[in-house]
Amino acid sequence: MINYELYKVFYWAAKTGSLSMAAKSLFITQPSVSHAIKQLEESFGLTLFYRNSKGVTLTPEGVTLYSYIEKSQILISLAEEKMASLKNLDSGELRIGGSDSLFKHYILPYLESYHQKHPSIKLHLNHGTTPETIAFLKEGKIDLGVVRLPIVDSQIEVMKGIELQDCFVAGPRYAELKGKVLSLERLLQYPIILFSRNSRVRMAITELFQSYGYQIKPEIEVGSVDLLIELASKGLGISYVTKEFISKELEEGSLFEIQLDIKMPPSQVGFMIMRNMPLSNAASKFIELVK
Amino acid sequence: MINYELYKVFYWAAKTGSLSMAAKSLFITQPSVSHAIKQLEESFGLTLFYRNSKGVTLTPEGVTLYSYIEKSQILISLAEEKMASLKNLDSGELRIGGSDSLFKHYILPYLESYHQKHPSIKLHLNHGTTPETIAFLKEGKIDLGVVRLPIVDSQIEVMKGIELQDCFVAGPRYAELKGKVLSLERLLQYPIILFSRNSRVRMAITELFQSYGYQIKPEIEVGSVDLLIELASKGLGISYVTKEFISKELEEGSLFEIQLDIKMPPSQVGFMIMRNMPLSNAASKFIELVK
DNA sequence: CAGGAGCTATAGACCACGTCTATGATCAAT
DNA sequence: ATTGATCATAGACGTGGTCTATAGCTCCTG
Repeated sequence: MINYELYKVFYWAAKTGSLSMAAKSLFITQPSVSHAIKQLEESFGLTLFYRNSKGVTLTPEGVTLYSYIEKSQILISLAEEKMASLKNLDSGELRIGGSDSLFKHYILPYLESYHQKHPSIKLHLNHGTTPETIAFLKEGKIDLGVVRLPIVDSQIEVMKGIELQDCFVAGPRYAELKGKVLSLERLLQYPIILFSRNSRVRMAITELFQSYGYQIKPEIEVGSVDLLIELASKGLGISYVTKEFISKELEEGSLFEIQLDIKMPPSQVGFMIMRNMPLSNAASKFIELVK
Repeated sequence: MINYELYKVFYWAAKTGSLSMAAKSLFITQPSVSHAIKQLEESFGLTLFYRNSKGVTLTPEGVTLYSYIEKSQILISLAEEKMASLKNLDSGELRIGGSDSLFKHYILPYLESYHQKHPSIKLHLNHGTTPETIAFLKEGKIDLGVVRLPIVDSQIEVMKGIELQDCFVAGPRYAELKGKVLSLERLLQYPIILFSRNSRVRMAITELFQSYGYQIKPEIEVGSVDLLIELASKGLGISYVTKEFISKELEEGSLFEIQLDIKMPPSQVGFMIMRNMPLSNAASKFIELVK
């Protein structure tokens, strides 16, 4: 089997028309080039170059070989350039999975500064539920996921992010509740608006109420955090939302938090990556940024 | 600079999805493959494969690299196949320069058996005068030339072929000359048909006559040997032709040789190739055949 | 025409590096 | 648990690629 290094030497010898020039380009000596070409010629049993005192020119057989090798070498050069650009993030892509609300309220600022630093990296945000995001991660369709913890999966490695505090909020329509401390029983007398059934937040609040012996059944069920906020502020009920996501509404008074007589456990947000799988360069730089 | 051998290893590892399989394909051991891949990854600063207990799969960066390297390696394989076919004459071409009459009467039988042995070799016959043929040879447009000797050119190497005997012939119209021995003076009283002015044969006969103090001026001048024969047998004059080329006509009596009182010098035919220039495989095999 | 400046080829020495063997670590399947 | 895959690692070995030195050649030039 022919050593492919020889083709590199052949390429430069043919391209420059001189073994000496090829040697300089390749940072080796002229006898090495001479030797390499000889090896190629011997392994083919064909003469590839005419030698004269001015340099070398290709024989017809050499021309034929060159027509293939030139393309091959150019492809390799392109590959090396591409690898370099992937390395220094002049190209590549970053694929993140998770919920739209976490994208919007948690990682958006990181995405912005990441994009500013590496404008050529294509960003893919892959919206989905936590199980879907885990599945995408395992299938290699995303580099990392942003979800609510805990995640228990031996194949997945989790890095903790911020803590979020969920709470019940209402709009001016229920102003009478402002400042009061409600029991769960009392709360359940009001129309409740919850996020859709398959979300982690929904499951968590359902379990919490069950642990106190209550069952929480929403009047309204929606699939978007924005809608939760919108409906609560319009007075259609009491929404269960993440406090950090409604800081604007709390400030301008279009929503207020309803105090309960129990402590709402905080929920931890985290990043998921595959355990024992190398991260893409783009993804590991993003995680560095977040840390 | 990256050793291109590593791309060969990468190609097989990616193609087979297993370092062990790649090792088998490359007739090396698995640790060597492992080492090679590691080198590639380190020189790019990127991870190219996910490793697991079933084998390896490409990372996104690895997929990108593979998209280039695969094409590159396929081109090299094609090149190697092509070189092999050039070597064993399953492809290639043989370009011969010279005169049509030598093609037809001298090398045709060699060409036939050569073509039978190597049917895939494309044959190019490049008709031209001797100086043209020499020029083609120097320009690399033909591999070898078939011409009348002598050729004096330091760049050209000559191999002697057969000797030919030129002579004057006439058809039945001049039957009275059959068996007689003519002087040059007597011959010149008849209409002479000669080959065109720029041919070697023409120059030779002109010089010969001059050396005896005569000037030979043809009534008819043609550019084809066939026409020389045709016109002589139809009785339009006395043609100067190569005896070996008209054996059929001499036998069937449509032409007869005119005896002269001087000895016509034989003319030597030979092959020309460039000195100190390697022959193409196709050409050297042809010369072997002729010898 | 001698001398110089290119070029490539050859010879022989040397040592880096690619390959090997042996073994470890991990995982999956039996 | 055991077996049999996989890839990774360590360290030894030896080949082969690279080097220096030099020869041979052609072309150019004063």
